[in-house]
Amino acid sequence: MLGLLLDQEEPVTRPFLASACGLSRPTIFTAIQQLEKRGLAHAVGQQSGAPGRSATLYEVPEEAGALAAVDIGGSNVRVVLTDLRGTLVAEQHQPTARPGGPAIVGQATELLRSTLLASRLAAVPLHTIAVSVPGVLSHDGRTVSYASNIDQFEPFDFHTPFADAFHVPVVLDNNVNLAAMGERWRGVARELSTFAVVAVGAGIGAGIVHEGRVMRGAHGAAGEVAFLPPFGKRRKVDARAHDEAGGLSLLHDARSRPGWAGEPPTTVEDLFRRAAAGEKPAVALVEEECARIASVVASICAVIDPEAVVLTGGVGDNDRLIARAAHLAEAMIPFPPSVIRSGLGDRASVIGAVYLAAQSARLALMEVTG
Amino acid sequence: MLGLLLDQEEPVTRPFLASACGLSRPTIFTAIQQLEKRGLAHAVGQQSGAPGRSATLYEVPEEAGALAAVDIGGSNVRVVLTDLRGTLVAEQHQPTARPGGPAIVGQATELLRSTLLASRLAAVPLHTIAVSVPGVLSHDGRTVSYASNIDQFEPFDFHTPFADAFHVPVVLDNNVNLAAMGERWRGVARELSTFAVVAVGAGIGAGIVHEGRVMRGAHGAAGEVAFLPPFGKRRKVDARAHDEAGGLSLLHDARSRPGWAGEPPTTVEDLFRRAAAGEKPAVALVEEECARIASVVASICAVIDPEAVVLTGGVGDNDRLIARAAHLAEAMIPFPPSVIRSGLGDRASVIGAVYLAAQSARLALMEVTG
DNA sequence: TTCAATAAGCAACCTGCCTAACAAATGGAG
DNA sequence: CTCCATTTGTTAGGCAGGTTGCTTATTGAA
Repeated sequence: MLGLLLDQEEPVTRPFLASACGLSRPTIFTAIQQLEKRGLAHAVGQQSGAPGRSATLYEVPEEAGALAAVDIGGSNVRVVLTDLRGTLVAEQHQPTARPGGPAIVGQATELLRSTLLASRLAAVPLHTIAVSVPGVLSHDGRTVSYASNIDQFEPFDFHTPFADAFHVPVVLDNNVNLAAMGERWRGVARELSTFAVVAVGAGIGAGIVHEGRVMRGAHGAAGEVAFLPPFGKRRKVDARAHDEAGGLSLLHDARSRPGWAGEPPTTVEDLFRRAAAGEKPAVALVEEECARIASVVASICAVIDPEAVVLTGGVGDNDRLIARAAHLAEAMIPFPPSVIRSGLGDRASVIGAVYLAAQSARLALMEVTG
Repeated sequence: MLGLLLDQEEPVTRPFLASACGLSRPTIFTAIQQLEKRGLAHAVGQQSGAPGRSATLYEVPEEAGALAAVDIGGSNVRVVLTDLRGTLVAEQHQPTARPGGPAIVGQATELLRSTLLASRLAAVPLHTIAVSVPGVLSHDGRTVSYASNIDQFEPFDFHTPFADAFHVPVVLDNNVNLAAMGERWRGVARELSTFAVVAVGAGIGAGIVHEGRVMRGAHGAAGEVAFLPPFGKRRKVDARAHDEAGGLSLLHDARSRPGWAGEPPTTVEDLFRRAAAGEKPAVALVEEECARIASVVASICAVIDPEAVVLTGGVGDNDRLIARAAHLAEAMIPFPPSVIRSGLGDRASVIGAVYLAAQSARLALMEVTG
């Protein structure tokens, strides 16, 4: 019941809740009483218009609690604050500090603290912090390995610093997984239960959702599509593991090719611009990248047959690339996969972290209330 | 509670059931009363040995009901009869009749009827028939498409004939999916929650289980690994769709190669025998097949990172091939996938069908009892 | 033979939900 | 403006499914 109330963007009436969760009005009556007593529900007006007595509207008050989401990405650290329902209250981001985990976590806790203090949630109890991390999570959900794109090459505990700084429950997940959950919650995957988010940025990785649940895999390596056979030989999960189909190797390849009009491109934006302008090496390079991405998409489709594949990331966000990769993938798979562009862009992971925080806080609240 | 009782291979006591399902003894007491009244439980003795009063042992009596499982495969039609707990009572198989769905379904219903009549379950109510079918199931779970390896090229309703012949609930599923569930229930995947079964027979296909649930995919095409990019160009899902890495194309390739000592092999067994004997073209062909299978395994690992990949089927069952493919796959993926041989062999699909029948019957019984 | 330990069966009670009934608002028909 | 159909808010009582606590019946071992 509380769960349903937390899901509502607008205030709702008791009769609505009754029919929505299949309970009788008296049951909802007492449930709302309990929630009001705990400060988790709040009458905010009357609904009129229809014949009959007008119903009281209820919502979860902002003072009931705050949620924090932190995304530690390769290029930006993002913080989002919301109320318990996940409604955005404040958002901040900064370029990621270097090098390594300790510096970045310091930056992130600072940014979170300042955002919190400057917001109207400063005095409200913070229920949960969800952190989106760039690497593979250990089994206890605290330590992150292979976070090479923030220059953290050893396993690093991202949990303790946040827990120590704020003394609230902290939950972590991988940022591709969270991007997938973000797209499902507030993005283009809203109606989907089985889909993949393929992020092509510095490297390439996928977050896979099956029947609403993130696939993690036996080694936490589900979605590590950088290891698909078409990309060739054995590789260790190391600093350069993800690069073959990612932006870094794309630019590296660019430098080693002849025929540029002037300097080779140094950013993917530049590369795409020059490809659009028809510059030969750029066109060829982009076409090869499209083929690689199409191959990843086709492989995912052949194995799990998702309802859609969402492309995102610094490279994957490009509309022409998406269209071309989708076209090439269609030629490989008899049932045409639906390839779509991210709806949340580089905010997908924070939004997913908000969702994770909301889920986690909800579970904690459920232990007390219905 | 009933579910738990059905899962037990040996008779169990009420205190055991109480602690196993987290209920109090009085609750179990009344539940067992209900079940006894309906003929679904049965005292079969006393448990002694420990100090204290000896507990009564209960089990589901054989007369409570029968389950039937039918596997319609490319080479054999198999029938298994069990009691409600899934304990095997009778098993029969025959080479598959040709051509096409109607003939085979006639054969299967006949075989089921004769097996039933000859068994000691003849007078017991049949609760459910589960049918393992060689093709893609339609959304309503009745019609099967792409059943090319039984020479049924049009969609064909496998449900109605069984329902009409026996007047009991009939449930269908794809035979690779059921092989996966069979391996999980009674085979080598007993401890696993996320794994893939790769069947290499005439063609190649995979059944994928994620957290205990079969992945089906948006088009029912999850596990259609014949479409993985390394196998090349676009192909329609048609009569020859699955062949490139399967036994049929293997033998086809054999005929088109030079260097055989005498006739080229006409069966995969012969091919493997001659490869083991060191005959050059056979060795080369088997090595190529191992590489293809390794590539499939590696692709599955890169996308879903299963706890294990189970190999089965006329080609996939070969121990040397499994060892070699596992070795090649390990060279492609940084976290070594566990590649194992099927524990149930060509019976996996029927066993999986028994499991499906048991699940389905259980659901129906649950509607009546706890 | 006695006793500690355990199972079996019974009674009373608790919780979460329901239905039934009634009181309180409300918009619209007259 | 009044009345009424309609819908919400609230209370009371009941039922189902579980609980705990007690008594009685068996059992193995001291």
